[in-house]
Amino acid sequence: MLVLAGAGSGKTRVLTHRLAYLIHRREVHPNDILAITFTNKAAREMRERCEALIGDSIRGMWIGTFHGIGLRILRLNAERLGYSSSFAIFDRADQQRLIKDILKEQNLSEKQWQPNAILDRISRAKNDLLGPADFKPGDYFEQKVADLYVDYQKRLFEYNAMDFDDLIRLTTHLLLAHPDIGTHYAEKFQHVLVDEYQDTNHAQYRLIKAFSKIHRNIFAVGDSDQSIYGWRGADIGNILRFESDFPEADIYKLEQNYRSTSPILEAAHRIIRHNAARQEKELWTRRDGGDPVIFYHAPSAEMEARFVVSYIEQLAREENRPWSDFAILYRTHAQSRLLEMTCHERSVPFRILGSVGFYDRTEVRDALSLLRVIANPQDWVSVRRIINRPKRGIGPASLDKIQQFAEANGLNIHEVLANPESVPGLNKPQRLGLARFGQGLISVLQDVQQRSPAEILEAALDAVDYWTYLDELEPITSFSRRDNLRELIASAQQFVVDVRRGLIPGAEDIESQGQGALLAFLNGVALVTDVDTYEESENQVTLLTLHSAKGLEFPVVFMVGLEEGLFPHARSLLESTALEEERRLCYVGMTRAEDRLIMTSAASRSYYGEYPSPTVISRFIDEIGEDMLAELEPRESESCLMPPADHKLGASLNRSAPKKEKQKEMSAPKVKWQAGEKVRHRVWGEGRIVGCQRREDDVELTIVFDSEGLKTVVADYAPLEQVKD
DNA sequence: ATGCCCACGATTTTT
DNA sequence: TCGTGGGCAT
Repeated sequence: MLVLAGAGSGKTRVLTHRLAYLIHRREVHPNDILAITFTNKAAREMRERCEALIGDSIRGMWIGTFHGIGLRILRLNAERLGYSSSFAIFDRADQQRLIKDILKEQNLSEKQWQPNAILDRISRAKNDLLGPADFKPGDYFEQKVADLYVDYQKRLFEYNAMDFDDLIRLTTHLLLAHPDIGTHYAEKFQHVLVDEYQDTNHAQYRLIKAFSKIHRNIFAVGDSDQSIYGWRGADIGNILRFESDFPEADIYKLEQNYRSTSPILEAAHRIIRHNAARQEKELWTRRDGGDPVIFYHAPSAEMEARFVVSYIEQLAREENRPWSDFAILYRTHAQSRLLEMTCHERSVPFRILGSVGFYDRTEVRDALSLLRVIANPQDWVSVRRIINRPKRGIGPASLDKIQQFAEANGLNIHEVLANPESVPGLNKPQRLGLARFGQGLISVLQDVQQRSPAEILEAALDAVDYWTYLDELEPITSFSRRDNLRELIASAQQFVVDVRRGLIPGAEDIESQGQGALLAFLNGVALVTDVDTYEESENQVTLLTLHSAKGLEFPVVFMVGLEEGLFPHARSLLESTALEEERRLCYVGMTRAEDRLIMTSAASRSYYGEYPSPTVISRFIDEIGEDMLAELEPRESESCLMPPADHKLGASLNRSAPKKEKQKEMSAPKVKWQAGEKVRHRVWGEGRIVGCQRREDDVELTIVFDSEGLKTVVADYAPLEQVKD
């Protein structure tokens, strides 16, 4: 069954009621039901709401993210793939470390072979279920990637580690290549429910098929208009093809929206209908007669931020709204800085979702590396990270010696540390340093089985003198790092409590101490994100990217930076599929709003501390159309302050502000070229100016060429001519 | 091995 | 603007 569930149409409700129905009415055992979501938050919410319906009877049900479910199955069957069940999970930072080490060994420069580009390509291959042996390189770049992929995967295996994509890919492989295991799970799972089906990639699609091979009960819920993870390998085709994929399936559409007022829905629909690849549906609501969608074009990015924050203050005051009613959505994290500063100035309480996450902080990563070395002695990425903190005189050269010695003799780090003097070629300070580290760690290892994750963490930090290391830092840094480490310890304590209460899916059978508990804790940490920890209850304005806003809703939503090149993002301008994804992103953002939606742009904005340059208002604003937008005029004296108070019916608003003329005013007349103009370059052909940057004595133009993509040229020298638009 | 300075380049979104 | 990698002195 496929349920095409429009934004705000109650898909979580459908899913939870279906689960409750299966267990309660159809008497399916919860153990035999698999429900897959994309975020832990969604999984938690589904579990809670289902519990509210049928109480304890959901115990044992498989609810989790793709990665979480994959992990759980892989832990149980790791040996069948040649891994040990204590394998580590490598996040992007670990992956980068690993690929950089490989590049270094092969004397390849990171400039020429950018680690992120390589990892992206490997990730795409994995999402297509292509292993190192199956990967067929197309161009020169991919030939190198193919080589690196082989080494990268070999190294992961040696380190007993998997990256995020492996959690899906290897699970699928496990089920397909080992018929006994595949049949076991396919027999077991009588019902497979999938949330956000439009965001599945090929590997996930195959995994779902493998799970449901025998009972053939797939219940997929999704919305092709909300597919925003194409860049991460999600294949919108999965949902578009559902009918032909499963000819015996029933399809339902949910088109009533229970969230937003009708102006918001209509504006959103005007955007999304510009897309070609979609399953037609039109949302309707009983919430007629809401406030019009507001558009405000600020003179500058600073003014835009001030407008947003003062508008929030005004609405909070006039409509007696708590801060938590408001969300500010932006395309890129970089945009959060200005808004953050402005909130700060005005003492408006806020929180930023998803920037530098808790688990990305140096000290937290250090501490987790320590635990990972304890849990999985083959994880050399973690060994290399932690072994010299605090300084023990063991730099890169010594590290290589130690690791080479270990590899040559088939030893893991625990075994090396038991006998540190056996490592050849080290000088005295290095030998002493290694021995010191070894003594500390081994003392912790001895009673891992009798200790909880929190106790192990505390003991380990003590044993390797980590606190001393913090002492050497600036007092302020040192203080906040201690704070964070205490928080990490507290979260480890909380983890044990959660396990006991059965709140950690797949960890019901885990003890509260020892190696198993430690691994479970590390797993949990590896898969959580900032959005997962978001709590509605805190009374703060929420700042977040459009992507992380998916699945959330707010009474008042601000979408900022509606400018060509920013949103839609410059990298999407060349490809129509990418542009359509931007459009869906816009749709997702708009449909987060319950009562009020305010969209803004700035006439000038600076990137990376450069001089501000003029911008072009986003095409999305045009697509909504002036008749649907209440446009606020910036007022000279107080443009940074309040919008008109009586905007309710849009009566006092300039509803058809002459945008195009305004743009002309913005760029200084002495500049020959303007952003937005169509031009022809003698070599690169036709393109459109998207940025115009004044330097000391020249003008730099950023141009998207039809054939060449994004280029930057100096206006005085570039062979450019104007083209009629 | 370590620490400091300088130049450089990148900035989309994240389970 | 910021983080980082390379070069160089200690």
